Amino acid sequence: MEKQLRMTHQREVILSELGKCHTHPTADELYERVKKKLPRISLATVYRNLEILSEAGLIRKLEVSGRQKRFDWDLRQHDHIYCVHCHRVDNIDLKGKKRLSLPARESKGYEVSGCRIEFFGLCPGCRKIQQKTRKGEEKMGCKTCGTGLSDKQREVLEALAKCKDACGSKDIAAATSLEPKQVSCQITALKKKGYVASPARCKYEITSEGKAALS
Amino acid sequence: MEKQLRMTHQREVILSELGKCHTHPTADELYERVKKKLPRISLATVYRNLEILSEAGLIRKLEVSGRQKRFDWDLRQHDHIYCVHCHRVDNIDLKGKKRLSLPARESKGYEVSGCRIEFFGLCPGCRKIQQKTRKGEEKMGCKTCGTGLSDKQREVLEALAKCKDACGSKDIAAATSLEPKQVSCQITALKKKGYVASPARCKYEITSEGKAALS
DNA sequence: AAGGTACATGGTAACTATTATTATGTCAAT
DNA sequence: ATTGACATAATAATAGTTACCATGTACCTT
Repeated sequence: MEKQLRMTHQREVILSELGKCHTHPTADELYERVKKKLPRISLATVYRNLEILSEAGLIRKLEVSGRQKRFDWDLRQHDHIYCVHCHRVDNIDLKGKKRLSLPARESKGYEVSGCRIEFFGLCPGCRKIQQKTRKGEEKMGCKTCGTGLSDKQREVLEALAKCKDACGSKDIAAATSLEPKQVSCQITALKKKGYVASPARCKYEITSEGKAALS
Repeated sequence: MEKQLRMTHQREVILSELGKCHTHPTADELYERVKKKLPRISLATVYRNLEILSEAGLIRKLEVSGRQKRFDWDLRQHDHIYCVHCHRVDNIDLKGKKRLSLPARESKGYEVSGCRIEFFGLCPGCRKIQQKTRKGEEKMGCKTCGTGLSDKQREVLEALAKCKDACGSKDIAAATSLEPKQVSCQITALKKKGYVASPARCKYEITSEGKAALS
């Protein structure tokens, strides 16, 4: 009645690609690599097998910070360090001497089965980038917001681009099909994205980032 | 040009409820609690404010294992222990004496900004449950699968419920509108959920869990 | 060897957790 | 009294992951 594990071709490729990575890849990073060898493989197959293989103890599923799960081919006990900027994960070896244990009286009634140690900081690559771009760090780090424009936002931004000087929201409302209330709502969003600046109270102008976003 | 933080009623309630919790709640656990005081509050408001409050330094956003973010009202330096079964999170105090530091030569070029220590195991509550139910542990731990039936699954299960003795997949196919291939596919899924058992090869019967799932 | 089941796959729909969008509301400062 | 900064509720959109199911393949019995 043992659960039987069949070593299929897909599984072999997934395992061997994971073995070649020293980067603790996420499921879809691995999917991209595997797809080069097996172009017809499904993303679901990669997910399914990573799960099955880790349950079988052939690989290890990492519990690390960040939204995506990561997988590790190295089964030996070791800890990790990750980059808060690009989310890359590297190995750290604490050489066993510093392994922590938790006195029973402090374990709050838990049956403790282990301990995870994780350092975090900036990886070598991201340190260089950070030094170059002192400004605009927050914008850079944002994953989805900041890029892309809705139809209304684009309309307002295009109207602003045509103005030579800074103008008020009513001027823009007149230049577009939108109502004044809608305009101010869009301007708020555009300012948040850095596409619009307000040189004076009630006056707005497009920024260079805003012009870039229009093209 | 300072960003101004307005202390609204919603914000007050979110903060005070978080203060009362000693459980490091997730956003929607907190939402459920806040909703009792402010029934019209939006889940998005809770998410937004937890984000804003943690950026302002009034609360702390935790990076812990598990898929959901958790929030902590206690700003002091402390570590955590979490339950691998129910994902509850408790505080652990290592008394500072064991704080780790990473020698520069071992940091792989990272600019290290900190370290997280996290114990894991079974919480007191889950230890008791585990002792009672030696079998079926895996089924218990599963989050979404195991509950719920698709239309086809329900049809097969109802047909099985009408049989007095264990019967083969062809008998079931005859009793339903489904083809034999479809039936065996559904039986596989139902077995995985524990709703169907196979007392003998090629013979299936509904389990008590299966009967419960039908009602 | 044949038959039949257990296990696997690909494609896609559905799900969970989170974030963005937007109309509207509220407050403070001109 | 306006105007704009900040907030909210409701909902759509998104990312990551998992479930569903038709179909394919490997492994046991007989």
